[in-house]
Amino acid sequence: MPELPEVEVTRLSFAGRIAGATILGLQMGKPLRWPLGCDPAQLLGHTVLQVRRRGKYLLLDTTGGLLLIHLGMSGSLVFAADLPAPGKHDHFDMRTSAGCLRLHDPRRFGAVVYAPGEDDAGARKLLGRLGVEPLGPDFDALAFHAALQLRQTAIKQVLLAGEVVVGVGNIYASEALFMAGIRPTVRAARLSKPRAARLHAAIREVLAQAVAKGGSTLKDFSNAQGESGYFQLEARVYDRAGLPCKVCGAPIRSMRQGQRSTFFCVNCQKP
DNA sequence: CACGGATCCTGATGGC
DNA sequence: TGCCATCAGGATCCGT
Repeated sequence: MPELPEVEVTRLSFAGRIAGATILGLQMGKPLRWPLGCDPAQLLGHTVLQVRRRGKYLLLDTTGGLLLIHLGMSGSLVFAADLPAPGKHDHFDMRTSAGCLRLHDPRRFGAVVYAPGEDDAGARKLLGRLGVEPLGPDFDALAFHAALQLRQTAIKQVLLAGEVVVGVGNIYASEALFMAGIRPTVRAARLSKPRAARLHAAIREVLAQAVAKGGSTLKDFSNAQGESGYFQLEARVYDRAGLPCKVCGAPIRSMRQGQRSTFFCVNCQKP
């Protein structure tokens, strides 16, 4: 999926334009990860108030309730005045007075879920266990270290789980661990305070940089204006197996952790 | 209950 | 219009 930066860039690319718009039509395509959870007709006539983000979820606040949008692995949003008829991978279309919002998601791991409000059980089920926002004021190095002390799993898998800190996906997890000089296999609980602090800083840096650059290391990412990622953020380790480390020259290694690829430098990242 | 693995789905890629 | 195996940005659910 789009990781936090891609979701945030998507949000920024249409939040201002859709705010204040009236919902005129809502159409679902093939089933997504979860059902919408309401009759689409019940949202008609309501107004979109704002678009927020929590982790990798986008939250559309409307006068008729909340729409939670997740892009899964392959999802992207488009928001435009006019859109062609939905294609085979367009599974959510919302027509508004300001334009049409469309979710394109070939793999359909994404979702659009309705909830009356953020405190509703349905919303809490999706958002309730999420960790702290890495770019927000609550992401604190000492608290981060303390939370890691409770986890016996490899640090990379703790990052991906999103229960300590949200938004770090498979690419940025490898990148942040490289920047912090930490081997992805280290048990989270074994990280010292200084190392946890370095990782804390690396996560903020890599995510903030990606947002600032408008997007992405992702090959096929595009924001809701249809602009594609700029490839400005060159990965230091992700997808570079066998290539020389940009710092020390040693070949980057790859391994599997929890069915996901991990990339690291055996020289620069200490166990 | 914490952890590891299987699982959802489609498309791209590379080996044969 | 070749076929098959493998892999891909996520995260939930289930068994141990």
